[in-house]
Amino acid sequence: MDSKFLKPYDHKAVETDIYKKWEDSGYFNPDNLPGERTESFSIVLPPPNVTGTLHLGHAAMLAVEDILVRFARMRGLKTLWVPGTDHAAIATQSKVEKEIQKKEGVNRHDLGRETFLKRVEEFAQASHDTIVNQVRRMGASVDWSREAYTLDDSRRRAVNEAFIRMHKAGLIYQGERIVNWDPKGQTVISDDEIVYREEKSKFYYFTYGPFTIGTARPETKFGDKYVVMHPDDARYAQYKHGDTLEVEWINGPITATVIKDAAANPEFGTGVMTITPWHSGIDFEIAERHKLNKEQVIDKYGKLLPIAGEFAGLKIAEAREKIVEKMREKGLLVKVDEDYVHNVATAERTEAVIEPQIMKQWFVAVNKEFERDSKQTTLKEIMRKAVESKNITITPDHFEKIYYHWIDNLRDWCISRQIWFGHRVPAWYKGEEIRISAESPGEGWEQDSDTLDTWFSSGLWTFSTLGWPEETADMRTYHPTSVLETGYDILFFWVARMILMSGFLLDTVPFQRVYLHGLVRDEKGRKMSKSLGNIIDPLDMIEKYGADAVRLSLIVGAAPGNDLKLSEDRIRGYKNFANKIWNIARFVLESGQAAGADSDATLAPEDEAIVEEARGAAQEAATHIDSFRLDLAADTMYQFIWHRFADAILEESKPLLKGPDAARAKSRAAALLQALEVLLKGMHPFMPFVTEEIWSSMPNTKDLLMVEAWPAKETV
RNA sequence: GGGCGAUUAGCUCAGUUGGUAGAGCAACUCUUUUACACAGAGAAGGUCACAGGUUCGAGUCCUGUAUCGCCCACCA
Repeated sequence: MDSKFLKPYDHKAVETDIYKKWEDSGYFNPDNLPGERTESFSIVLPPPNVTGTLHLGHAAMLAVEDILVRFARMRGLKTLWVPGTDHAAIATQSKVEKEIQKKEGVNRHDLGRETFLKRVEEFAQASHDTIVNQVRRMGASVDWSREAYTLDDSRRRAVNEAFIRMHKAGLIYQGERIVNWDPKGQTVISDDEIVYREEKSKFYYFTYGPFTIGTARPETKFGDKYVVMHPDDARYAQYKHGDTLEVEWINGPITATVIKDAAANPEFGTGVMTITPWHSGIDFEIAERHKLNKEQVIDKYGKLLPIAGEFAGLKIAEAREKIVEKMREKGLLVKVDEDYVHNVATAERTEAVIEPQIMKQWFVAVNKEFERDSKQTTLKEIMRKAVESKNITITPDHFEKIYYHWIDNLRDWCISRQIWFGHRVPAWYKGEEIRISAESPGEGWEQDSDTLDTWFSSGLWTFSTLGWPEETADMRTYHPTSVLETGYDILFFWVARMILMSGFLLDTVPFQRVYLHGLVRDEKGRKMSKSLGNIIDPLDMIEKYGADAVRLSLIVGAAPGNDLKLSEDRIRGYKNFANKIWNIARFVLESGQAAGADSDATLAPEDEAIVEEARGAAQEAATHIDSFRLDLAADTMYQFIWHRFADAILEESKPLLKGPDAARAKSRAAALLQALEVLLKGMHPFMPFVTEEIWSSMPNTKDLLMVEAWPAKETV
């Protein structure tokens, strides 16, 4: 027996070497896997953002996926796990810009597009290297030879091709529509990048001709020349749709037009409102329905335009009270409600208050009909049907309802951003002419300065990583992928977009199964965040307790879709378990040696029963993995190894092994060796390092444990 | 406002088609006996949030209530 077993298990001494052995073996690449493998199993790694380091959520994701991948590999499938990173356009750009601003006091415009982008890329590269190291430390068996980046050349081809095809089909269009403008980031953002913040502010009531109207934003009201009420509101029955009346307003008299629209809520305030189509989504829709004029009041820096008269040039915050004061002087202020609580839309990255604006942007039309298999359909319908038809199963299933709910409320997706870091929109301009093309159409053509929403490129991830638009062997073998595993928090951002992209471009689903894991929280159930100071760094935990322990602590007790409360105590518990397995191996190896037992010896029936029982545990674990209950699978193995195999079977075996009957002892010792082999295999996906390390000291092992066959029961 | 979850031992959670409640941590007692004290043996701990209902029987199914959490919408 190897003398290493005389000391407690030391993860630090083995983990790095083991990972190197795996990597050197080439088995992470399915092309090198031993044996005949026909059926394939593939996963793409949700690419971590190159904005810094990995957190425990990433660690949980890596643990789950590695379990699925190692299990599939051991079951003899052609198994591919593609790694990669995401350039995360706006997140990375704003992070770098903040850093430069803080350290050097300059912004991106001071540096210029080219220099600034270089700086972002340097940061992204450093971040990438950190991430890759962390992925290795977790033991993730990804195929590094296929590593991808959402902003590399290969992915750029895919992005351009996707854009061009969708544009050709009329599903990408340039339009003047109301969008979410971030005045601080100076870019448009999508609905999903908005965070609502509850705020208490003042709510003002003004006299508007014969009406009283309410608003929290007097600074937008200059151009309000439409007064809207519900068609069935009896109080205003005397006013007909289209009636005009002269009203005294902020900067003098204006002509107001009566509009009857069901969007006006009779219950709210006085039931009458004036509208500002340029700076409100709802108002924009009302204006569209009735073909009303729209006027811009606030510019993209948050300053009032000349329409505001004497207030022109003022910032929103300065203007508001001054306007109210003027209205008070004119006797048009009815009252002020001081405790108006409402939700304010802010930008996720910059925290600036969003100013809706009408702007020319690029959109993906989700409701537009197009022909597919000689039938009319829409992108929305494709997204819905992918799940309805069961071509995609979402686990846990209640997320399917949430998914449908989101799809039904989906509006056109604004994909252009006024930021620099990202894929340039493949549109070219020359005077009034516009062309869509990856390359410049020639002399005098200028490319659109906007970049694409980061989710446009990550939406292609399952197939852009496999070589699309080229018809590669990887595409044929590994797409659609088997499982997409990710946190439920990006179901809409990402999962839905992949279904859309794959559905349109390949006429297929991007994956057969979506497995959503929960969020990792601290022991009190709070989100981990810098401000709370409760962040647990996975690398620290790996240093202290080993990757195996960290992995198990993130798996056991985490039912699909449920948040996991993690404490260091739990991790320590699983480190103890790694040591337990270590000592089990020591005992079994020692006993085997003492009895002169061979692991492939023929066994007495009652000894064979022990091996069979171990196979039974592995089989039970397999059943749980098949139904994506990794928590139960890991627990099954844990319980069996510790409380059945160690506590009962080994204890019962002691007298036999030391007994007078040498043949009996030999058979039992051989059985324990065989059972241990089975248990190492069964535990390998969950705790790959310690099991592989022990495996290397087992008699009669030929190859790495990671490519051994999953133990099957002999009697069914 | 609309939707979705959760509520089981001190803590974190299992509990599969209804059949007298389980695990891991923590705490308690004993044990350093050659696999392991990163351990073993043992004991303790629960009106399964509450109220009804279905049933021979409910933690499990139905209805309602309460508390907590999340998602969507954003009412000028």
